[in-house]
Amino acid sequence: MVNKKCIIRLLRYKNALHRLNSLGFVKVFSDNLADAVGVTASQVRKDFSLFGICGNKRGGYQIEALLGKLNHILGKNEQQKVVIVGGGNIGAALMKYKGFEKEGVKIAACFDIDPAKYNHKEGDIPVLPLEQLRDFVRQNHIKIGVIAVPDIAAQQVLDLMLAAGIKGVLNFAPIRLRAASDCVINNVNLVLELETVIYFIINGLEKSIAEIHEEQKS
Amino acid sequence: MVNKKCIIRLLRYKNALHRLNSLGFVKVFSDNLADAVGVTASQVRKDFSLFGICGNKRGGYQIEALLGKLNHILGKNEQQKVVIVGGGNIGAALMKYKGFEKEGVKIAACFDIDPAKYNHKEGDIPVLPLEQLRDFVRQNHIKIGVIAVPDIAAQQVLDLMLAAGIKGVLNFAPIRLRAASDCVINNVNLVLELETVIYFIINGLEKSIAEIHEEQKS
DNA sequence: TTTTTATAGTGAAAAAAATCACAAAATGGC
DNA sequence: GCCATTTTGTGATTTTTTTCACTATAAAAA
Repeated sequence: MVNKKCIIRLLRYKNALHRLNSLGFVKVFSDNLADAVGVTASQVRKDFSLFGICGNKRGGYQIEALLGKLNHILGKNEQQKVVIVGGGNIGAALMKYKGFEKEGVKIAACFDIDPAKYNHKEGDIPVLPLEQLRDFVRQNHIKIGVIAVPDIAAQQVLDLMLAAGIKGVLNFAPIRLRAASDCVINNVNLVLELETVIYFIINGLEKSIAEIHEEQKS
Repeated sequence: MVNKKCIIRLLRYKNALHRLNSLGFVKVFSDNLADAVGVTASQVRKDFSLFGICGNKRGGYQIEALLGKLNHILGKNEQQKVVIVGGGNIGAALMKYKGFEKEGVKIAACFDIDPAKYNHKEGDIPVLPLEQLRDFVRQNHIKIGVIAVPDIAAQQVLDLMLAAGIKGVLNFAPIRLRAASDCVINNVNLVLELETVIYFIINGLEKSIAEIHEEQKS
């Protein structure tokens, strides 16, 4: 019923509200949020209406209350733990990237088959042998995984993840994964994203590059 | 008129065709491609029809001819050069990633403000001072740039890029960039992509996670 | 207190995207 | 060479998403 595009907008509203909040603002109007996120004010109100979020006629929305509701809907009230499989370029970049922690997403561990990548340094995110994935995921009740391995290994890694109990996957491998239907797979294909830009540059971009986002549930 | 979702499908058809081609196949039917990419056969035919691509009734499509047409439409016949600004986590990962070259995208150089990152090693992608961006982009007629800097610097980097003549940008900074309307900006927000998965896991994913892709032209 | 005004909430309308369904054409078998 | 079959190409239809437009309401002003 609610689709991914809508959730992404909600997440953006949340981010915009955070900024406004830390700037000391107390209330917003739908058109402020619309500007901040790049959509129409109607869209903002429709999205909120879909989730039963109400503001005050003429008074806008109280930022704190609104943040609370969005955080609740988006599951941002408790920290989410994720694991990464693949300690290569992308996996390593994700581990070093500070943006996840800021949003309450904790990278609990990374798994690889290459012993040279193993790491137990205090303070760092541990990089462990792939064989330990299953136990780690079960012991820590992890439901989300990131696939950052070469495409050739991706399906196999997904199968391991699902067997371990993971239910949602962010997949960076440029390949179509097959999985049971009670599992969510969100694909991010970096090359494709860049190629899309190239297309619009080559073929007169005077047209709007309309909406973007690809996904796949499974 | 044609939107990003459609272009992404075209790029996927192209990839699937490459695989089929290297497996020795000579022709495909719309439903083969549909399966490979995860859409319906009608969608495939509609997409092709939109670009004037014809097959043979009852005979399907000749893979080589089809690849040729898609490559032409997608600008894959000549190698595309891009620059990256930001040699941090994401920038470094992109430079090391082999996937771009495989698709005919050449990362010509990376720019940073941190002298510790500068690199002129033979064979590596050069990492140069940001001041050289303008001249480099002009001399090499580069039209595409990747923003891989912290969000605080992203708008400034975009302005530099546009001033240098760049027309299309892949932006990894989690911030809404403002730009003239003759420029294409494609945003990739890694945290958001992961948070989307988290939402669907938390809130009973029994529903399909519909289509995904966000974009913004500017 | 009454009036004015700004803004939320939402059903209706429009636009966009995907799917359907079927005619037209090409192939292979007989 | 004709018929049966398969698959394309596309107009029509359906579904989904977005925008419009108007009512209700709360706040401020008079």
